[in-house]
Amino acid sequence: MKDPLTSFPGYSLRRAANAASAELAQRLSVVGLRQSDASLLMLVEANPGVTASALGRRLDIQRANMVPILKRLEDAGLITRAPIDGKSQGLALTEAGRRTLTEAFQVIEQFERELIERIPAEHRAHLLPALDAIWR
Amino acid sequence: MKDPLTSFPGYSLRRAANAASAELAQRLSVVGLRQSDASLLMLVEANPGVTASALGRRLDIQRANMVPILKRLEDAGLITRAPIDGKSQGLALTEAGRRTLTEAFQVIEQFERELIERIPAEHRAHLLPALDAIWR
DNA sequence: TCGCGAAAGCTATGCCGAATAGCAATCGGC
DNA sequence: GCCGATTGCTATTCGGCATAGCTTTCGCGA
Repeated sequence: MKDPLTSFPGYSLRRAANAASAELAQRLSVVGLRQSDASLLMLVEANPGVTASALGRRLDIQRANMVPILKRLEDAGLITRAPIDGKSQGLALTEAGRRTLTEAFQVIEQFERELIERIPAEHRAHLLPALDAIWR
Repeated sequence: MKDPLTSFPGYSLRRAANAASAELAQRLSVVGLRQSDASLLMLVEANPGVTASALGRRLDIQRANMVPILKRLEDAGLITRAPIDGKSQGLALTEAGRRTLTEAFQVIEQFERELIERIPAEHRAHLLPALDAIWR
């Protein structure tokens, strides 16, 4: 079957991201996290006391869409919210949050390793800079 | 703000795909198509008489999810379905479908050109093979 | 200092892609 | 000729993402 799509980088980009995303989502589900959860936990760990909207800006997640994510993480006992002033609140990991993040981190690093290994050696080093040039 | 995410190719892959996808979707909307519509039209043009399930297999779209896409394209007068036998039907572009696809093709090619141009020259040639290695 | 625009957090809602489960009709190889 | 595989479909759900609008609070400039 003829397939004119395969010559479009944009199409391959979408397909590759979907494939990788599905794979990672499945692996992360065994520690009870979604991808957005994991990325958010990482940023909170690296920046204790950060606010929800600062996180949203960095991750390009709208404030409105942060709400259910944070609620889920708080309900799961992984993060705490402490008022900074009347309108902002600082986020931090709980002990359970740190433990869960450690597990998630191992899953993710393993995943990333395998992802890289699938790429022929001569192309490997170019992937990250090329991708970053697209969205940054 | 510290950001441990930026060193993960998987994360950049997701972000780059999202950014590109949003951009293309917006451009395609001016010709009244979604990305899935456009990719499907291209495959139908290259393979007249192809069946819905064969298309789905190639595009990794489940049979169930093909239904609304095909219905939309048929309602818009872009494709026709002709029974092959009692259970299969062959798809083909209408005249309007060919015209619309031509417009879409120009949009897509322009988009792909700009996408490539954003990547530093020394990385360009490596992107497509690297991406293909991930999902194929 | 006080007034007002900006920012923070939130609700409600909808769209799109994708997945699952299940069904009826048909095809095709043994 | 029979039975498993295939096709097309309905119905439903979920996750990611977007928009519109609300209330409260902050903080800067007149």
